[in-house]
Amino acid sequence: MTSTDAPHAHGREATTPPVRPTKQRRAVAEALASFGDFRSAQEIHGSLTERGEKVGLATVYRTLQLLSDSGEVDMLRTEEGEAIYRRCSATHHHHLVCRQCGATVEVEGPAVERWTRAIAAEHGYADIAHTLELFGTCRSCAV
Amino acid sequence: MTSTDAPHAHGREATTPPVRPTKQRRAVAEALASFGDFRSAQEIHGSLTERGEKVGLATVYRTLQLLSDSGEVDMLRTEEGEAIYRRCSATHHHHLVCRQCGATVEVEGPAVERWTRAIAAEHGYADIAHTLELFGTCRSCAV
DNA sequence: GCTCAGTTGACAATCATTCTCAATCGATTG
DNA sequence: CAATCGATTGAGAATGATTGTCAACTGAGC
Ligand SMILES: [Zn+2]
Ligand SMILES: [Zn+2]
Ligand SMILES: [Zn+2]
Ligand SMILES: [Zn+2]
Repeated sequence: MTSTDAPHAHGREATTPPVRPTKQRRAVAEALASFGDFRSAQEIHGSLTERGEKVGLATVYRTLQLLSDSGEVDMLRTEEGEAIYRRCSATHHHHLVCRQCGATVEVEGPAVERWTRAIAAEHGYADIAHTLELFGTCRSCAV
Repeated sequence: MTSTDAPHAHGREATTPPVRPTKQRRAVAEALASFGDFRSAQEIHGSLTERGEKVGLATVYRTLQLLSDSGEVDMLRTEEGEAIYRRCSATHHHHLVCRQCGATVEVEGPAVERWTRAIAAEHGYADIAHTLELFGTCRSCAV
């Protein structure tokens, strides 16, 4: 979704805290891998709890933050503003999401990416990022 | 919400609450008209309070909800998930927003709209809606 | 003026998300 | 294996936006 993130990470690179692969982090990552659609932090935490994986809610949030920052998962917001996460492919893409069942399709639009850059240039905006999501009703959820 | 709805839509009944133009609603609308960029409900409420307009925070939220539902104002969410509002033109458009100063440009992309419909059809999704926002750094905010 | 549904506002209640910080973990060295 | 020490965790408190509650208020129509 958001592309072309700020490339200039202002100074202070000396502090690069090692990210340890802990049991909890693995649990969250595996949970994400087991879903095909976007889930909220609360849902993921609930799912883990059900399976007997005891992971604190705060840890789930922290891990999702990490994964999201590193680009391993995509994060977007529901109409209500709640953050939801999904394990996605590495290439830049957008989403077509069923608002009934959540079924998600990754879509690409080279033309849209081009359009984005053109618009930005035309108005003199630099360091552009964009969000683009499609919501609809999938075939199996149609009346 | 949808309760005891008459099966036969004889005229209009349950869903036509008269919207009275009150002092408070006018105040919120005027505040929105005076801004050129997106503002949060809290900011708008603060702005009104400063000017001496005594409007309750809940009323600001309710009015923004009304205006947003009626399409008179656009609502989108910040990266942090906070809802922000802006008085926009009536035609369908998207936004190019400076992440520093909030300067907003309305942009149109017929090609993008076409692409949206094509993608939706291709995957059998109906009743499509889409969100598309561009964030960047405007010329005057550039280093 | 009188009525009554729409409206308001002070305040409580939700709810997602973040913060705090003592206890625990785990890679590493000896 | 044991000691070390910063990274990590989790229970609970705290935050902050948004919504719900409900008695008091407003105003258009009679
Ligand atoms: Zn994705
Ligand atoms: Zn569906
Ligand atoms: Zn707009
Ligand atoms: Zn700017």
